[in-house]
Amino acid sequence: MTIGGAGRGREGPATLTSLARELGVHVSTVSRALSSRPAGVSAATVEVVRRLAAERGYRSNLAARALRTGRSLAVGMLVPRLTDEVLATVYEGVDEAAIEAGYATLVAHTLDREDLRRQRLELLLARQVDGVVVADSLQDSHAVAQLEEAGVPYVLALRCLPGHLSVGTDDLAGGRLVAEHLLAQGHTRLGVVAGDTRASTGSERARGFLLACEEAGVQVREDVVVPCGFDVRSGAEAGARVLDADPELTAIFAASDNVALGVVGALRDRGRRVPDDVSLVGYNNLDMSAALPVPLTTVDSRLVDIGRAATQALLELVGGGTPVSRRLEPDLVVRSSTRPRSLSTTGRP
Amino acid sequence: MTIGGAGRGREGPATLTSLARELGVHVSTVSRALSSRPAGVSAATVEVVRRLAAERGYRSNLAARALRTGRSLAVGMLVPRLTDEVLATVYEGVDEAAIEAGYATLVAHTLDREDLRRQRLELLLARQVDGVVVADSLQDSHAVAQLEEAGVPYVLALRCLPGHLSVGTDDLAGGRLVAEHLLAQGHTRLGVVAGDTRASTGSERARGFLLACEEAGVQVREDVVVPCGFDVRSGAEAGARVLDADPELTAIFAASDNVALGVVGALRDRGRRVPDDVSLVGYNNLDMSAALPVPLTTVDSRLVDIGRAATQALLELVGGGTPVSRRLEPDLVVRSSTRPRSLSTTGRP
DNA sequence: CCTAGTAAAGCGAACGTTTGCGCTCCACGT
DNA sequence: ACGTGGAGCGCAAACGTTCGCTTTACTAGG
Repeated sequence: MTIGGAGRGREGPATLTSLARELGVHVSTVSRALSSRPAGVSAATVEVVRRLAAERGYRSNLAARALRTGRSLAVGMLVPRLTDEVLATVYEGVDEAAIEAGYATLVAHTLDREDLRRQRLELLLARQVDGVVVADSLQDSHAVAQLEEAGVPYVLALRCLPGHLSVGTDDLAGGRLVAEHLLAQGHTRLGVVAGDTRASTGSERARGFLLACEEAGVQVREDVVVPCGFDVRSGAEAGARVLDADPELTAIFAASDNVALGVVGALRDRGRRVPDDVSLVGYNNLDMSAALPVPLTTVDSRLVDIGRAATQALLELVGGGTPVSRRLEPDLVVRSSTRPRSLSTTGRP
Repeated sequence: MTIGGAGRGREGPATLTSLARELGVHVSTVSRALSSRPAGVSAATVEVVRRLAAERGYRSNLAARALRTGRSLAVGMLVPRLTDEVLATVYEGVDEAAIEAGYATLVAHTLDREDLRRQRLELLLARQVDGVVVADSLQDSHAVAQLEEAGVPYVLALRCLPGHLSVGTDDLAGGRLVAEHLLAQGHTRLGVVAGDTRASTGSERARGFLLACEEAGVQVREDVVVPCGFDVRSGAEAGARVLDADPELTAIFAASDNVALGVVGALRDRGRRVPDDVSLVGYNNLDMSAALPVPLTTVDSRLVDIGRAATQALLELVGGGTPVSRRLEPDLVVRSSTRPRSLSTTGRP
């Protein structure tokens, strides 16, 4: 019960005021001394203030700062779910960039449901996030309208919509890369499990692939281009349809690594093996893909970079700048799931 | 440029003060009327205040509230990474429970690095989170000490440590379930890819499995119990070691679905198939596992429930209660990757 | 020596909320 | 008729920061 005994170690956490009292200076001086670029305060004072702050374990009270400045130093991220490795990877980039800039990330997961999307976005706004990274579906751009109305800056990640600031990879180019790789290996009977073609990601990848095939004079039948979701199960189903439509094909492009995993199952059910009988290419280069039984050839869509770039653009916008949309270049990652046509149906090398 | 024109729709977002001004009552009255359980204010006033608040789209300023009450209405979650589906699933539960209680979740990912763990936890504390769910490794319980020192309530999720509030599943029982299942199917040559045995999760699962085997009089050689990480790659390596140690075994228990996926690869490399040649059981029941080429028999470790329960316990603690540690009961989920010994090496049913 | 100029530090208000306290007023019991 | 009590509401302080403005002190230039 020695309250206020020694005099220095009051009670509770250190605050600007407590530091000022202890040093016999005004609180505003302490505030300035502790700011990132001190102005109007001598170097000596800065030194002594910072020393004491460190000693007392001072931590700026973000709530007070937010109240005073009107900026929460937090960004929101709108996302269907984080159990999807694609989104989790983007989140990783978002959070990294946010932290580097002194921001925190608040995730709102919507499970792709419109009611939740509305509600969760509302929660973000109540926390006065300074901006929002939108990595959710854009079927109904209601969320975007809500953001516009609230006057909160936002940037689209992964998907893109004309007229909005967005960051993604060039999915058209990515689809091309895959086609060129398979064509170079001599494959001519090609199938596509196209992912969700209502999302720009899915449709662009398929389009790039088909465009490159057409240019090379290789025809791809319409019935071996099947859309689906972005999960394993729907990949398996769509893969089955593709294989049943043309049992002779020697290579398949799946618009996502998860989908590719499903296709592996469909192939297996039909007694066909990767890559011995059929070459398979995925998309996204998830961690999982390199570690699969048969390491997957895939396209690195630079998900972490997307997250980083989106957040950087967002923060530039928050700071009053005028960032521009960016389209990152994808990279082909060749692994064991693809093999030249000539080597197919032979034993292992 | 019609600033302050109409008189009602001032500028900027609605605040308690602006509502009070418009209604001609005191701001404290508005505050009380809007509180979850209004006291000291007439029902009529509550009604009229809430109506206007809704109309003006009033949102409580969380920063101001946090400053005043000293509670941020946010909980932190300490986690290695969210690209790990296990952790992402737990997070889902945490966030659900947090939102239900009016809280937000702040994720701090540590990548299993001690320096980051320290730094990210520091960031959480600077944001004055009211409590922290610790789902990170406990090798070095430095984070816990840091929390103790800061006086911030915490609860351990997934892993457990004697003397600390924790929520997890009964991994010992889970391991038993697996053993009983395989033994009931007549398997007697068993291997274990044990995951990270430095974590309670890994060691307990293996221990439960071996205990049940012992009780059934089935001996498991030491060299077919191999520890590893919790990722696909190390699962493949450890799986290879197990298989090389005893090529005759007919069933393998992998302490995680990801590890099981790695084991599938190791089996495949040796020309053995699941479940025709070898039965395989995983752990955690990830979404992925049901959708694999061969749907995986696994143990549902109720990850979402763990997240929910951990958060509920944490909030009870924050509210001054004295919650107790909980151990949830795991469930065996039988799918196609296990098959009675007698049916092995025969064709499909 | 006086004045202008500048750097350093103090002053105080403001951000939006919550909450203990005090005031007013009406209904009730004796 | 007079105190009692409680319901309803106003008052004002406080939470920890930031920042425009003012004051002080010191230096340099004429």
